[in-house]
Amino acid sequence: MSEARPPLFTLEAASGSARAGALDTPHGRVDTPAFMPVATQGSVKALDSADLARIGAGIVLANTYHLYLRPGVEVIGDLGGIHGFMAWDGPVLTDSGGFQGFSLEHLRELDEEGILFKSHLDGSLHRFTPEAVVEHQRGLGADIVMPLDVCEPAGADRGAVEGSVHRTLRWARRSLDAHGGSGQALFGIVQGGTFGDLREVSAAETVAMDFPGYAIGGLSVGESKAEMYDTTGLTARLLPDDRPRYLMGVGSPEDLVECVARGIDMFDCVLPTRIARNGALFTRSGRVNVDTSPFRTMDGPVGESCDCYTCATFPAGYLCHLFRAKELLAYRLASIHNLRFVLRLMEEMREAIVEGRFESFRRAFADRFTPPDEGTRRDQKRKWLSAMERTRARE
RNA sequence: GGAGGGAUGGGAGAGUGGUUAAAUCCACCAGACUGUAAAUCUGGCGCCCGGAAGGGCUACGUAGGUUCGAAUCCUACUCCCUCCA
Repeated sequence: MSEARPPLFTLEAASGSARAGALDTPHGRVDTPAFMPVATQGSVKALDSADLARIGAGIVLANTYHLYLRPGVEVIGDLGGIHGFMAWDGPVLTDSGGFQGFSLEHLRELDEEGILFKSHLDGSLHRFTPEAVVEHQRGLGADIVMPLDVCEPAGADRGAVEGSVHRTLRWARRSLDAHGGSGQALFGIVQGGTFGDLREVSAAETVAMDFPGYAIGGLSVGESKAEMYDTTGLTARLLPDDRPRYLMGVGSPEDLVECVARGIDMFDCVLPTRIARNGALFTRSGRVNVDTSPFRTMDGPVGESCDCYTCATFPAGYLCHLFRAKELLAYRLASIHNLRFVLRLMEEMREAIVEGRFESFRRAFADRFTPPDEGTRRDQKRKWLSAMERTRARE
C-alpha cells in the first residue's frame, strides 16, 4: 500500500462477488456494504442527525455545489465544518458537484478548465474547477471527498462518452495534485456509460492513480436496469479488491441487492427519501403508495416485520391521513421508514455475506420483492391477456 | 307586502344561442420518482359498451316553450339571498 495513512478499507468477507468490509474514517468505522442517506444541503430532508443515528445510518452524503452556493463554504467552516454544522458526528462524504453538471445541464457551460454554473438560486456565475472543488471540500471537512467528474446521460453517443471519460481522467489527475496530503480520502470516479471498453479504459487509468477508493459514476441516468447491472458488474471486476467500490446514485432495494451481488460496497441515493416524501413506502413485497385508499382504515404497520420507529408506533391509517392532510409529520415518518428499510437491508446483506449465504439471501429477496416497473408491466400484461381472452370468447 | 339578485357536475366557481360531457381550483382514484432545482410531477374523475380508436345514453333547480340547435332566450312554478316596509 503506497499511502502513509492507515488503509481506509478493510475487506472482511466475501460470498460470491458480494463483499463485506469496513471503512475507517476520522469520524468512525462504517460497515459495508453501506448505504449513505443523502443530505444534499446538510440535511436529510425531514430528518435530523438524531433520527439518522436511531435508524442506523453509518455515513451520510452532502453536496459541495449546494453547500458552496448556500450558506457558503466559509460559513460552514466557521461553524465547525460539515460535522459541527449539521451536528452529525459520524462520517460524511461530499459529492463534488459533478452530478449537477448533469442534472443542471441547462444552467452550466462545460469546458476543459471545469464547469461554469449559473446558480439555480440567483443566476450568479460560479466556476467549478477540479482544484476549486478539492479546496471547497477541504473547507467543508468531509471524511471522503469526490473529484469533479463529467457525467453523460444515457443515450449519449460514444464520442461524447469517450470525451467524458478522458476529461474525467484529466480532472482526476488535477484533483489528486490539488488534494496533496489532506487527511480526507479522495476517491477516483470511473465513467464510460454503458460502453464496456470505455469502462475498461476509465477503470485502468483511474486505478493507476492509486485512489483509496473508487466510484462508478454515470449510471442510473436513464439506461435500462439490465445495462446498469451489466456495467456495474463489469466495472467492479476492474477495480482492486482492497479498495471500496462506490456505485453513485443507486439505491432502490432491488438495485442494492443486485449491485452488492456484483461487488459494490457503497451506495448513495435520494430515491428512498424522495419517494417517502411522495407517499411511497418500501415493504418486503415491494413498494406501496400509502396515501391510497386501501390504507385509509388500515390498522397495524405499513411494512410487515419492520423494526422502524414509524412502524412500531403508528398504524398505516395514520400515515395515510398525514399524507392526505399534508401534515409535515408525514414526511418525517415516511423517511424514517424507508431509510430504515434500506439500512436494514444492508445489514441483512452484510450478515448473509459474512455467513457465506448471500446467494440464497438474494434469491429469497427477489422472490418476495416486486419492483414497481416489473409490477406495472405485469399488470399491463394481465390486462392485455384478459382482453384477448374476452375477444377470443366472443369469436 | 314591495324591489332586486341567484339556483351549473362531490365542494367552490367559470361559462350568457352552436366549436360544452361543460374552464379552473379543491376533493377523490391511480401512477411515477435512482451521486435532490422535487413536501414534486403525470394521468383519470356523469352512466354504459370497448384493450384502444370510437360509439350510445343522460345532464346545468322543476315543467313547458322559442330555435335547425338551449346551461345560455321566453313563460310558469319551487327554493335561496339582499334591501325597503
